[in-house]
Amino acid sequence: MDRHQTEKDDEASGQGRPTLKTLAFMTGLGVTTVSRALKDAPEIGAETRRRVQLVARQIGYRPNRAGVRLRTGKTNVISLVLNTEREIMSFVSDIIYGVSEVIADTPYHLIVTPYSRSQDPLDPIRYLVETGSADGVIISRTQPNDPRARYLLERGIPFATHGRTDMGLIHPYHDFDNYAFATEAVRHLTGIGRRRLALLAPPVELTYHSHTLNGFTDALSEVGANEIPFNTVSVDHSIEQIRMRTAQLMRRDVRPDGFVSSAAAATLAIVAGIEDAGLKLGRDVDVVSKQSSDLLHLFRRELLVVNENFRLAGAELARSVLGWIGGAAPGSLQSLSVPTEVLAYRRPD
Amino acid sequence: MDRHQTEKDDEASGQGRPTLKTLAFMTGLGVTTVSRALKDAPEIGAETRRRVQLVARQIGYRPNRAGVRLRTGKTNVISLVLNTEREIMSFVSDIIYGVSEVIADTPYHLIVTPYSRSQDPLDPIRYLVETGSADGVIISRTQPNDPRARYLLERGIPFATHGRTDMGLIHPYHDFDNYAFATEAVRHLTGIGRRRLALLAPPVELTYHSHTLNGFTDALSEVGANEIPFNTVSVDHSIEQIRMRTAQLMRRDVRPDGFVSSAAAATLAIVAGIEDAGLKLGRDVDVVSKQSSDLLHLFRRELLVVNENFRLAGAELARSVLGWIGGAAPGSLQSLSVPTEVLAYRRPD
DNA sequence: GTGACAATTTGTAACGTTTCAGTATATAGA
DNA sequence: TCTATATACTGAAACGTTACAAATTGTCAC
Repeated sequence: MDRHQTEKDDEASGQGRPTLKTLAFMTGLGVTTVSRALKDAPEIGAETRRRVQLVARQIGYRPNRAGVRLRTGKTNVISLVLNTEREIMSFVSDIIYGVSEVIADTPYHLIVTPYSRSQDPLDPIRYLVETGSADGVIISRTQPNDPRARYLLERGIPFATHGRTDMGLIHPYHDFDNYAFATEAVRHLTGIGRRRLALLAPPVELTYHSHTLNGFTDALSEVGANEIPFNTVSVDHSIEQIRMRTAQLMRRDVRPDGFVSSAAAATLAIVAGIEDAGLKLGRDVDVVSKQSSDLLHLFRRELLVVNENFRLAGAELARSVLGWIGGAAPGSLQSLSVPTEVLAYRRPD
Repeated sequence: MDRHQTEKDDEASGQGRPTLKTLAFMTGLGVTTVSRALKDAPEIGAETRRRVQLVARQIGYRPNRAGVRLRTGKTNVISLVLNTEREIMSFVSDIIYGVSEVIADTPYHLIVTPYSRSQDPLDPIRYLVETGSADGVIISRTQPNDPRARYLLERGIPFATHGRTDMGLIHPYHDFDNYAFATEAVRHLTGIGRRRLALLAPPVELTYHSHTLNGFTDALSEVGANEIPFNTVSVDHSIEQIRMRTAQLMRRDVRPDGFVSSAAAATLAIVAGIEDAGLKLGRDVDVVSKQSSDLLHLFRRELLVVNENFRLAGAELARSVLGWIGGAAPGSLQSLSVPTEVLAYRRPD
């Protein structure tokens, strides 16, 4: 009965990671006081607060994530949900870096939650929510009527979408202004004398399909040029498919003299198709393409490009999610990125 | 004294996520029994085991990660450590997908831990170890004498490296056989009559620099061809730099008639530089390049390519780390990926 | 019927954190 | 001097899990 209570608490100075108990032992305070002192709670004396924080910094105290998570439910995790087959390559790496940049000096970790073609896109979201694995979610490939956004809104889980929805519901998003991209592309092409334009659009199910298509057709009627239908393929199709369809199209009597392409990889295929048909880029046809890294001008100098910055998108999305978690109004966390002008090749200095 | 102990445990049937307590309540067993029944402990009766597992499946029980992690220290997390400035773009996305594929039906989550140019590469590793944030780590950009590998070995943290080290220490790795790549490339180039070859190598500090270089020079002396030094740039340099240096090189009296390039993006720059100097690919010079996605042949049909599969690398690395965590010998978790042969353009069917 | 033994099952404590409901001390008001 | 009130601090309980030590039950030999 003598040594009994004493022993168990004592060795708080042990060599393992410091915990609140360690700090309590070192400062001579109670665990509760230390906990509150570290988060600037009001009822802690100014000197005590400073003292605790000093010691904590000195010994490199870091709150145990599992402890916090178990007690509070807060995971300090943001999940990026990605389709393992269909995402644009540079999108994945750039968006991850953008997110990382923003969460770098926060306690947040980034987890990547993949889903494959065969799965319901709602599956990974359900998993995250049911297991409480993240405080916030970032989703891509957003649809006008997006079940994932609806689901997350219903459960009150903070999230942000890359691309907008169209359900009359308010949530954070970041989007590239694809309407503006398409109109600018059409204006540029007609400005250099092209009259019969084809659009390689995003997949129909995604919201930015109609944004792009509307910009394209609105600008066409504005300038009085013609659309050559090219909707048997989208940027989601394989390089080979796009190449083949392009070649078929270019062998017709009425063929486009201008293309607008929503993705860089697809543009490579379009150009290949054009050349398969024996035509020449810049002479017989011009192509305006979005790109996210600066490679298209190395590919063919005749290409016309508009840049989309995915790293920025990642940063904005992360900021939005953190903002929502922090209590900001979802409606105030929406942003739209304005396209650069259409850029022709410039010789390096 | 009558209702006192009773109340607190009772409402285990509540609507929140089911826990062991919920299962215990439903089966009429103790929490401990349920816990052990779920992990097939030997001292649980066969029928009890089945009953518990059935109920658990029915109500969709999932162990609380925070609870497990707090109690056992097991995080069920694999961390992929990436340099946010220098990684190859397709590497990031493919390796993530490769890892995801392998951990998909395990309880593991993948977290991405980034570090930037300015940081010591050891920083993120230290962070992971000190905070106990992961059960296993995957690192890239491996060096012959890699402080990260050494550090992790010292602490006994399971990890796998993309690329080998050369410290006389044993650890899991996955590597592409860059020696074989370089020798094959040289043999192919000399086979089509090229005699003066230049190598665009990986950065000197990485292990695969010397693998590549050795393969290159060994094959050169084997076939009796000459090296044109080109070591002012590496694949880590900017597109503009490589392009400029290539153009300079190609304007010299003694210029290469063949290139071996260790990365696809760099190859675009090499070709641009060749063309800047007024020379023609396939006629004046041939280029053999590694690529990780099938785009180089769209770029220039004259290019000769060797494929490196990063998705496979990700999968192998994940398998290695999980293997080590599962108790396998580190030395048994090493793999080398054999290059494809050198591939010329093939017209699509 | 008793004791020994194996086969099952169980309560308690602990991981590190935060919240709740306090206690102790000082300060002020009467 | 006493009660009220604010200030500063504190122990106990809980989140969900697993390890430990112990308890309960049944079986069998004697």
